[in-house]
Amino acid sequence: MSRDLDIRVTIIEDDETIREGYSYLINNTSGYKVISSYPSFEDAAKKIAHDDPDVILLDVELPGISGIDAIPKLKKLIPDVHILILTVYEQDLLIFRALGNGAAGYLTKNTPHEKIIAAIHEVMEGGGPMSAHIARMVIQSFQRSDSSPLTRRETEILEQIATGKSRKRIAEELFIDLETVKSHIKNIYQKLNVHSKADAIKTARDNKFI
Amino acid sequence: MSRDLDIRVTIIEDDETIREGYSYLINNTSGYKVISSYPSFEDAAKKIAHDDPDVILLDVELPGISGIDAIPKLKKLIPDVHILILTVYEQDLLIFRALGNGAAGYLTKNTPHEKIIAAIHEVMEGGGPMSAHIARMVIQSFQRSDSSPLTRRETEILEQIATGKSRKRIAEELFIDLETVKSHIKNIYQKLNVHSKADAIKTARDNKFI
DNA sequence: CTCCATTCACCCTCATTGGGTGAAACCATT
DNA sequence: AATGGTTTCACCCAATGAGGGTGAATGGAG
Repeated sequence: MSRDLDIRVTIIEDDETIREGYSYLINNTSGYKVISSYPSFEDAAKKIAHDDPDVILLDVELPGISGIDAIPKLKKLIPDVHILILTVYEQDLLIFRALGNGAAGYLTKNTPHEKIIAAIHEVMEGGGPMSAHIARMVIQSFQRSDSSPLTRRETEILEQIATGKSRKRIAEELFIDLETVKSHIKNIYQKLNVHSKADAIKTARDNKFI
Repeated sequence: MSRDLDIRVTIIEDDETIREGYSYLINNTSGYKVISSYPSFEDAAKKIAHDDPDVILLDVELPGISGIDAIPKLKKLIPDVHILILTVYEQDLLIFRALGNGAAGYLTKNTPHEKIIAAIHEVMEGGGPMSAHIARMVIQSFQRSDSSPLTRRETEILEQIATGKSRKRIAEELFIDLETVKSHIKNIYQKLNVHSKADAIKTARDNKFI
């Protein structure tokens, strides 16, 4: 099989044992080739554009610049590269920052070897591989609380407020009087125990009422 | 193997052929059992609470109440049920509405049979099974545009505005003068070609600048 | 050394916000 | 038929905020 058609992989991971483990795995899978590996972003930065990988396996806990912060820099160096996060961490914040920064997938390190290969393949095909638990967290981030103290109308109005619209504009768009909107807002503030737009939006978002 | 330990599956799907195809597949897999199937939510509504399934395979294009709108109603009838959407549609809006309404996973109908079984298993284990392409769309929904006309500071300030904070409060929290915030906002409005908070937030969100 | 980003200043007018209090109309459920 | 919650609207008040015009100094990256 021609080496030229292999999927080109670069690994950025500070643990040498893990790095070599993945390299061994990938190089022994036909169709995949590790073209370079680095222990930090700083080490990778100089040469990785020349390596021109298709996929980067990226650790989040790196010495120096973190993997998360490295994502946009790597994308700038190699715009079309697919970045797969490979980490032990399953914290919401880390996951969402990684995905927000441009990662195409997020795997935990207990992922079986065959799934890592499958993920590299999947990412090349336009997929978004995630470990099962990560995927559930991502899905849950779209879901609302099922125990909001707000009524349907109150929720609707708070959503509109969260888009920055004035009460007057909300009234017009919902075909109700400005006084009615004010009345709903007073009730919303009371239920959420806040005294301002900003606090109402924050409380509602934190609790997934909107 | 005891039937009592089987994963109990209900199918809601209007196409009888597909319904029977899935039933056959699932019933012939040990550990899984189809306990009921219905052609619409209305038909399911009366009996499904008594069926008490672990997982519901749900079509989105149903006669009467759509699958999407059926999700919260089904969750209300059987709070702990896991709902797996099974559909031909891959439109963003449908996907995000389904997940927002409480679906635990989203598969397209070209999903191979063994993956459907795997998804049912995964959802029971707290995972969030998605077809590859769906997963990528979900991940992309977290990502920002890489070609925003806004500077870092402008983006930061527009984000703060989108939380409902006043200019004064933003100034205080960023340790800058109110005049500076106003100045940034003027520039933001000019760049986005808008004349209000609400329009700035909408434009920025639509274009993924924030 | 020149952009661009970031910062601040002073001018102006009109709109918006938060809060108090009360009440009619409509709904669904008992 | 009566109750309770939701949604609707009314009128009061003081204080704050928003949007726009114009100009300008500082500071860092290319």
